[in-house]
Amino acid sequence: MSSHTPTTNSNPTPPPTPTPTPQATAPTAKSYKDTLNLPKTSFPMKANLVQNEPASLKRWNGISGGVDGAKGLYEATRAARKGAAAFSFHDGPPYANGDIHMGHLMNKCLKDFVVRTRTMMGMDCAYVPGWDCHGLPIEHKVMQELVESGKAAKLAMLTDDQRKMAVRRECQKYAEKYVKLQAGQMERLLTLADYAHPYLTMSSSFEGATLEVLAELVEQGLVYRALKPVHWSIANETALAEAELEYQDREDLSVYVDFEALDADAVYGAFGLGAAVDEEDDDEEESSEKEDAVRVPVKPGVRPNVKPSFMIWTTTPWTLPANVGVAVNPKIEYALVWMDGAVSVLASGLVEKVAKMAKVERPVVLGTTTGDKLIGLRYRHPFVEHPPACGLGRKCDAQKLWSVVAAEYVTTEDGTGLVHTAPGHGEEDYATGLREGLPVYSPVKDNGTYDHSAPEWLRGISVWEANKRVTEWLQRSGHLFFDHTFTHSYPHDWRSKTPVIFRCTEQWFVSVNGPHHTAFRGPKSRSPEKVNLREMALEAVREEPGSENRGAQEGKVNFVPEWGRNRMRGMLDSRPDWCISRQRAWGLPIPAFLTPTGGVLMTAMSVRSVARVVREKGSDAWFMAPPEELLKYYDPKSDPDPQARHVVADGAHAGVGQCAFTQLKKGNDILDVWFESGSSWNSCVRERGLGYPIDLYLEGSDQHRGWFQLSLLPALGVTGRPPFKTLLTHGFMVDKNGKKMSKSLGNDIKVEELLRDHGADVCRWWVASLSYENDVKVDMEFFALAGESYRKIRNTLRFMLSNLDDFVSTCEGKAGHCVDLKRIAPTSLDAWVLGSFDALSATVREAYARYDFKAAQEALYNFCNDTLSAVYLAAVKDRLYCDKPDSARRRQAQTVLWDLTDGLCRLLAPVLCHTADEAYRALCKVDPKDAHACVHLKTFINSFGVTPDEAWPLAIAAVDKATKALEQAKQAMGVENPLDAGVVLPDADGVLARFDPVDLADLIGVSRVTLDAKASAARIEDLRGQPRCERSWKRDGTVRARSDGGMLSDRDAAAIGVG
RNA sequence: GGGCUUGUAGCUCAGGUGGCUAGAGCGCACCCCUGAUAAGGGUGAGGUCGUAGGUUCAACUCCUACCAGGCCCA
Repeated sequence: MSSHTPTTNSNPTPPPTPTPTPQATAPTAKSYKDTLNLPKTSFPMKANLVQNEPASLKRWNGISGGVDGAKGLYEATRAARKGAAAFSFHDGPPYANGDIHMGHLMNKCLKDFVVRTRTMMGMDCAYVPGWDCHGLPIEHKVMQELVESGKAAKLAMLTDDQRKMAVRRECQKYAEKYVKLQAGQMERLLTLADYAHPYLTMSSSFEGATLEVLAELVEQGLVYRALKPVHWSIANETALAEAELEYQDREDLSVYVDFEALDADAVYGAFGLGAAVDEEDDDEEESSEKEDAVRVPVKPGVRPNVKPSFMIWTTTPWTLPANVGVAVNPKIEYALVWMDGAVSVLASGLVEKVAKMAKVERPVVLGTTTGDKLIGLRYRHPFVEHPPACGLGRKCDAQKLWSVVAAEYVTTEDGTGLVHTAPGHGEEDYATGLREGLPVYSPVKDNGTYDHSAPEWLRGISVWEANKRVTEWLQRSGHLFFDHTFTHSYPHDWRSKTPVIFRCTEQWFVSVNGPHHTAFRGPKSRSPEKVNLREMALEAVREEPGSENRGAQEGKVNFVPEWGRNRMRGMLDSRPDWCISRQRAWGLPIPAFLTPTGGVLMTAMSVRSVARVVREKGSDAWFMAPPEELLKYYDPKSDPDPQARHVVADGAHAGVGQCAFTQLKKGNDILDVWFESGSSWNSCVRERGLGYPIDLYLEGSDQHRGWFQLSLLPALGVTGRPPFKTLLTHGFMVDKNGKKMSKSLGNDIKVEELLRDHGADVCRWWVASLSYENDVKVDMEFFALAGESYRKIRNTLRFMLSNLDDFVSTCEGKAGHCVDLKRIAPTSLDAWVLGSFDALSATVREAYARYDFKAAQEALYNFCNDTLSAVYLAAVKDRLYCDKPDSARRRQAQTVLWDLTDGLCRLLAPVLCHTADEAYRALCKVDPKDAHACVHLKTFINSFGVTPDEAWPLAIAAVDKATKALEQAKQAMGVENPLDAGVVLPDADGVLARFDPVDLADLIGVSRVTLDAKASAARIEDLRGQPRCERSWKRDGTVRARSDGGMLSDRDAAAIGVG
């Protein structure tokens, strides 16, 4: 505390004159503290967000002014923007299950930034929150609860429809509960949305509109029913979408199996062995042409007297009953190998590996050939004798059954280079089967056991058990070359955590590959060319060379970040047709009817008519009403679809091959939940007349395959245009070490805890600070850091407010203290800071516009921390405290302060929505009961229109240099308090002369500044020998004894009116 | 295994088309203020730019491989 004592160090230039030092006057010094305009405000330093945010929420909910008297901030802002340019933004529905987690926190905050920034830019931004309500996760949970409570047994007594209805009622209650819970949690994050009217995929209007999307797709010929291998959950007895799978390690039996060739000569011939001289295909005959081959060990180029086999490898022995072919790559080289007495065909490159694994001492390659030479060779199935059925509505080629076929995907990475092909049990196999005319055969039932078409010893056995049985059977019959267990990554049902199988079932599909049953005519607005959904989707996602400006291309999608485009293109390229059917109760039924003769009725018109019933009564109607009731709006006579010819409304008029509605049976399939959420552009957005296409979809990057893609496909099918103009993705939450977060790993962070410890504004401030396009590291301590940076902003606002206590703004025409901004001199500090604000506003608004919230946040923080707190406010403090309260200089500074606070609150409002409003209301000195003064009803201030002097950058640079010089002088001269110093600034070109030296001194924080045209660097003067104003503590050269006995500068004497 | 993606100071991030002593904020150290005070201000120290090769007069920036993460798929 000795800053004012005379220097105690060996200062080379001690103060020359022993004028009274502060210490000397201290005992009798008058205290002028009471005469100062010290800061005063009701805006507290401590935010107490946890208590105050809910109060803000309540206040906002009380705002009136919405259309038709609707209450709440959302309604009021919508009403205020009525007629303004619209920005349409659509919420991807979270699943109505559980508490919200960190992913939701980030996602919902980012979305809220979008809503609020666009609104404050003056746009009309409707935003309807949504929830995904149907689906397996809820049904699974409900079933578990029913089993646990013992109610499940009673359900078993009911009819199918009754049982499903009972389950559906429970599911609906469950979904409702979590919609309510999550909505409350999201509101607590202070997000602005139409929470009074959310969209729920289980509401009847949404369901009806979704069926109308289906009807359109049916009309386009894009919906078909087919036998197709799908991922099948045995535990839940349902087909699963890719999104419902997760991969886990699993131990399986890996087997190498010899398929005995039907025609030995043909095989040897293919390898150039013996076929030429051995025309008669009598394989009993001793090979006489090469005598020594019989007795001596085999050698290359010589045909042994052994039946050759095709060696296949599989990790799913249970699929062998469904084997119908062996695939080879025509380009790969294959070898005929003698191994311990047996002769097998396998890829040359794998001979050594396979032999080594099976511990074959000396494999002998008898000959080699390329894959194409093997095609058409036939083999004997090791245990199936009767050809399997071909499969739903197809014709098969009997000659191809159990033969070698070509497939490009065969590699020599592992196995044998010959691939066991079962079209009923694999995607690639299925494609090969279709192409080659092989049966699509799957002898496995819903419950994972073999049906009656399987060999007797497998019937009723589960496929997992069958792995062992089949292997043993092959062992006994001599077909097994080698087997071992190994661990691999295998798809599992994400709910039951049980392994899934690939199995052929009858399912409904949306075709992405093109016309199936009827030609795809394309959307009405487009050319009648045959295009498929995949091509349309790829086209929508394709980058237009040279088109830099985003959103310029009609029907083209922008990606933020840009690499999302590649990612999505890759996914579209490889995606199979979309299986849209599920065999569950909790969902929207696929309104297909079955005729007594095994036909199906599902036409565009029939679907639309069911949709109408669903709109009226909800999808429960499907389970409760008979077919004739569901079809009451359907008239088959006016339906052009050929299917319609097989039904009549009234049985009395049924003709040949026709059945009445009453004879129809309802189908048992429900829609994939992705179809519902994927139709939300229609079922929510178009349904409510909110515009199409939608400006922005914003979700995690997993939705490139999920919601984004599954919205794109139906929208293209129905409207011919992508539903969104821009896709914005954010990354995932990982822990502080970059590892993924999950409840099971125990490294997750609870949103509830965060809100309790830090409040929503701090969380939102944190989200705004993220580079969200990549993974986001989360840790509790990050929120503490965000809290500190939040407090910095808060204190800056507080300090500004505290200097406006005696200031009355001239707003709304009332008399006040405001100075006309136009009269502010360009060289004044005030002009400089107003100019800085304009630059800030431009930066922030531009960053908001491109969703770069981090850049906006950084700019806002730096403005508060640097421009305001460290520079402007520090400089202007003296005049605010010491000038006469209503002096022109002080009032001008206050005017600027008021405007800056106003402008800053608005720019901060989209992120710090509680704090900005709190500060704004303090600024306007609003009655606490008045809910209508609200920063969120305002728009951003683009510019104050004050142009600072162009030399300001030079002045600021000079100030920075002086500050550094001052720091050095502190060491050298012993001047510790900047007010004990003066600065001589170099001003060779006279530029600084246009500025007020007091402004410059205040910027540096010293008592006075003088200019020196001849100086080359800033020079520090030690002013400790000069008198110090007892009021302002400045040594500005005008300090002298005054009539009241105090030592005061001219300014301070005038301020308190002494002579 | 494949597609997309990330790895720059203790932490969070900037660093168009290769070229000056690689920047910012936080944190840290030291100092000032005590009339923004559970505040405010100043100065400063921190980096083999994931690793290893390669291209080049020159690479954080281009290429290849590898290591460690993430999302999606097999």
